[in-house]
Amino acid sequence: MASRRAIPELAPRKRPTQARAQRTYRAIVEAGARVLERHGYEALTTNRVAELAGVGIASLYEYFPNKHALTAEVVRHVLDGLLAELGASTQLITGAPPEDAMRAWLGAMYAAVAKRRAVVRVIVQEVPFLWAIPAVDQARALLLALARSTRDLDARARRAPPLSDATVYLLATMTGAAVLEAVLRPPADHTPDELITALAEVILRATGQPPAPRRAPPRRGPRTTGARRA
Amino acid sequence: MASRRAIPELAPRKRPTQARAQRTYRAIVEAGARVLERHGYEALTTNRVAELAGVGIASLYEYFPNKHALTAEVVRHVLDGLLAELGASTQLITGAPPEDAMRAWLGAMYAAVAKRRAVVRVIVQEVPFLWAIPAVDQARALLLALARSTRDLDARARRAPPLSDATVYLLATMTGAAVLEAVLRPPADHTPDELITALAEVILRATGQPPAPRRAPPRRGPRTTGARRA
DNA sequence: CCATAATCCGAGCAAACGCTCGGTTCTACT
DNA sequence: AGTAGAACCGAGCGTTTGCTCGGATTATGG
Repeated sequence: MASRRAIPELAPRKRPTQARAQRTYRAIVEAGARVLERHGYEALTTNRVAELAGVGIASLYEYFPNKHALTAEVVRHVLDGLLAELGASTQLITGAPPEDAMRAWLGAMYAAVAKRRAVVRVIVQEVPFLWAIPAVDQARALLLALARSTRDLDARARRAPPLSDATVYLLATMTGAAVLEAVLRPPADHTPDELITALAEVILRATGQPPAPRRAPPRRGPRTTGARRA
Repeated sequence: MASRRAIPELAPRKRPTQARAQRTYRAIVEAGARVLERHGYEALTTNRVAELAGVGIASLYEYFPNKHALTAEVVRHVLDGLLAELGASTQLITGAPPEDAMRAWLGAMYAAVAKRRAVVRVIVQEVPFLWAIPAVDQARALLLALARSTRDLDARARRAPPLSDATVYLLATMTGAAVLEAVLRPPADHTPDELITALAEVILRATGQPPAPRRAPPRRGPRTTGARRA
């Protein structure tokens, strides 16, 4: 029982109070995100981030005790933006018929992730201690809670027995993974819209919804994504 | 358009021909896997791997042009073991009734990944250039092809129209993700068996199978996993 | 048996890394 | 205006990294 992996300190050292300091702080975090997005986690060195942010290296260490804390804050920042956008989209679809709502929600999720494609890719595939960052767990818990409450509302509306917690957990997890996969490694032979439609269908069928006889021909689909191949 | 991320050289420098050299080669790759498993990607330094393998650092560079190529080979090695085990399990379930077959297959998948939990975790979450490794793409393609052929067989047997390619792609992707998730971040409030059962149910329902009225009480479930919490 | 090639080796180089030090500059408040 | 403390700064330290060099050792096959 010799060497286990050490858990790094992830909390910021101190919060900026003056306006000038807040600008510095933001500049550092945003520079971090840019480096992550453009050059990957291995290139995320403290010197490089400070230089890109236009601040001295020592200023960076005023606010972050070490590189890991900086990384954690960058991740939190990106995640915040993503959840905010997702939350705004959620407002717009409450009350729609379930089938359209599902497609719209998935489309919003896809769009939000796609807009941050590069940085999200690096975060989920390269940051070694991603699951030790509190914000990540919180985001997961939030989405799971949302899924559960949707399940409850839906079950009550349809007067059907609700799905088990395990099933909801699975569906939420799988949906997130599918969207991530579709964005990060888009399969050559399916368009995003096709994938989202298929995904909505799978989820609805898995939750016991009627298989929904093919809907009317697309009168120009709701633009959820940019076009792929021409 | 200045600095893009360089694609590292991933192929081994040369293959060992003599028996002694083959032992050295294996020792290096296995030591790499051990370091990855026990200490993560950041600790995977060439000097450390060579030392653990019991060979000189220069011997390592006889066979691998750089650190990335070594990593790629380690990943290939682990993946090989996993696929081999999975292939063996597949033999055992051909011909079983579809519901049992699905559960058995998922159980086998879970068990194979769970056995390599630590190293798999590091590989999927930390190796920065994972998707540039040919073996990874090959493994994905293989599993997808398997899913497609199963779909075809099943559709013919049930005289039902086959699922679309997009749907099969989604189901295969999501299933893989769900198993990985269940192993790497096991939710506190669901046992693995519970998850596998729920997963099988979701897949069967999504593929249009009858919802299967609750089966007989478990006469001792096929042991697919170790027990969780006492 | 001997020449040729294959294999093995570790000291150490150049570069890059995370982070500290000792101090200057700016801001808030009396 | 004066001062305490918040904010900022870059040279450079100690360490670690990936990798090379020049040569020693071992196997092959004629």
